[in-house]
Amino acid sequence: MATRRVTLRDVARRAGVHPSTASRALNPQTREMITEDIARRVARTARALGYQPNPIAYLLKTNRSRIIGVLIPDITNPVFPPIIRGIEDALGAAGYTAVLANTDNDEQRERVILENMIGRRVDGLIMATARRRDPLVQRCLAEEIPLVLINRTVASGEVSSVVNDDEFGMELAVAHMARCGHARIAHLAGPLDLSTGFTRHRGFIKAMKEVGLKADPRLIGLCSSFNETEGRRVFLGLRAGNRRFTAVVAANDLLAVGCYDALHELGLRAGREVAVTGFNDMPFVDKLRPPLTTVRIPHYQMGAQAARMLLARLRDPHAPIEHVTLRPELVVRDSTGRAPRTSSRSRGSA
Amino acid sequence: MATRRVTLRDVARRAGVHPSTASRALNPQTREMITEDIARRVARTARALGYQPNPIAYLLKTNRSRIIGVLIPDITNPVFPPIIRGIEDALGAAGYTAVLANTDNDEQRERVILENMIGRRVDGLIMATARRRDPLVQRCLAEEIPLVLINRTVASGEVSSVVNDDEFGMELAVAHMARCGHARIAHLAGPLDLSTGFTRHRGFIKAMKEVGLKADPRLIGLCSSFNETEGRRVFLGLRAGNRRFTAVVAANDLLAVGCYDALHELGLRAGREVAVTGFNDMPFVDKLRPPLTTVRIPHYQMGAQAARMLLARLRDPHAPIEHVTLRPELVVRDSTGRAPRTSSRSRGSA
DNA sequence: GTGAAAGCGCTAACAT
DNA sequence: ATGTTAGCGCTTTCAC
Repeated sequence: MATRRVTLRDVARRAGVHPSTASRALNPQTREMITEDIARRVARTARALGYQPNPIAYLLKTNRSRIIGVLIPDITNPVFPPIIRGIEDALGAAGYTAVLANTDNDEQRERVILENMIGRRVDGLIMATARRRDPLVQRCLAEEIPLVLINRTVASGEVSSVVNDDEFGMELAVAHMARCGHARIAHLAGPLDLSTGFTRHRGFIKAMKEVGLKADPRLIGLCSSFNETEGRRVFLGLRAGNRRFTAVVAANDLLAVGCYDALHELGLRAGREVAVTGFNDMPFVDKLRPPLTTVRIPHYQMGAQAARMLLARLRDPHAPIEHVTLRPELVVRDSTGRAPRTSSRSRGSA
Repeated sequence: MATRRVTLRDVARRAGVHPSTASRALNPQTREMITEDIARRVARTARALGYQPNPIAYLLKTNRSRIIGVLIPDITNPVFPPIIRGIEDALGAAGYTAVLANTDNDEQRERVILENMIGRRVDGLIMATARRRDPLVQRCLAEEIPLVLINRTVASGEVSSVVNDDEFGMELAVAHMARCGHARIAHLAGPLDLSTGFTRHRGFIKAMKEVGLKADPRLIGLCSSFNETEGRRVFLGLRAGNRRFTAVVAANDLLAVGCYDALHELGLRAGREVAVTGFNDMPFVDKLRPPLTTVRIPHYQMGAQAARMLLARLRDPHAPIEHVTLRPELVVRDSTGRAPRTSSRSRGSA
């Protein structure tokens, strides 16, 4: 460093007090203990010298880093930026800093990053990476690290979480398809080891029953990950089978974009020959042609809520486990056809 | 914590050596000093006890955190994920960790985050947030913190950087427009206080001259930030003026998307009534209708290169300042019309 | 080659 | 109300 950084001792010496007095004077928690006069003098010289407390020393001493680790499965997926923003805002308001890490959906990488964060003594973690059965969640529990899951949760429910109401979201999507006159509705399911994929799949089946349709297992395609190439591949596979369908409910927007790709290759168009819905309402899906009908999740609020829950747990380590479910809404655009026509059941066949 | 973490002392005691011996035995740098026999014994007991060195103590002692701060102006912009990926990969290979922070294009926020990172003793910084004149860059220089700028650079050139060859990229875009028969070409310029906006603007004018056209100042619209709403607003403004144009070269993809929005409102279509090019080739622009012709920047390589340069500087603080320029390529899609009429150049370099 | 001792910058008993 | 002292877990002189 250019100039050796000014330390608490420097301030104390300059102010003519003992370092611990200076420490107490500068710490809002302990300022009461100190004569107002001295406290002010210390504060002034600290400012004059440009004193910046060394968080490392603080951390080594107190074991509190004021850092929250945030594990993101795929930073390339546009749903995460708003979530992150929500987390950062809520955390920042409480004097905490979010440290982001991208696990790339790779369990090995995830493990390395987690250990790294534990090593760096994060005060807590927000994980958007959870699988339904997740050893890393166990690891955090074992270390007694405050943890909140976001977007995805674990099957056991033994840790706090804030997720979307995926079943309800599916009901919205399926009900809309039915309202548009579709009876043969396919589903592009996400990975079933993720709560999102799992719950949306279950929600799809349940919702079909509710609108009086039966979910044909041969019209359910299982995607091994939530991305466009999988969406395209599985859509094409469904299409190649014998079963006809006029609508497809995708478990997320990226899968729906994959459907667009496939349709384009086939010379077809979403919202004309085949109705398509996504899930998430991520940025840019309103810019596609046709704009995508999808289920909007309040991502920002999700992030903020998770952060607040974590902060609560930081204050009280024995705070009860909470499961918060956020209510999504349907955003109707053009990928499900212009106007719901009740009469004509199967529109287009090809 | 559940079980008190095992410390170096524990290992030393268990192995029957002094803590400093254990330290030396475990540190690859100093292992030579130690009898191979003892070194092995220490290593074995360390493993047996599940010893994990405490990076905080290491940091407090050595002032080396093995952390690199990465400042991103807007994590919502899809160009950054690939850059981040490149940075993380190159850094990870060298045992460093990237810590990301989103500044939201807000100078105040940027300053807070920078001070925070300096406080946490990052070993170096990669900034994607630089303005052409940037006090925060000065701040890093003053602290002698190793720094590499990425994507954007500073006018003075006093710090290492890796950026795209924006002038060349503009030549590609303009030359393509000219080849397609356009003569009245508009430009949506980005903020001129950013090197990207500035250089692309200059590149546009230069490129126009090179193809024998004159850049009409009234066909240059200045956007105050790189996002869709600005693109839409400024496009509409240009359109409202008297001057006609048949093509618009946008300074980045988000601005081009704004043009799409505007065209849509006017009942027009990119690639038919008005040719549009973007800049960046960010994810999803190939999914727009029509797919966007744009200038592809090797974002991943950009990130990796910046990380490597920073690592080099970490090894040798007196490494010279380097300016690396990456060569972009034109990706022709449908937003510039189906077929260039003048010549039979092949389309689609993707 | 290994042990002893100091110290990174801070906070928190404990003493006065 | 303030000063004294010890120590967080590690590395690194300096002795031997």
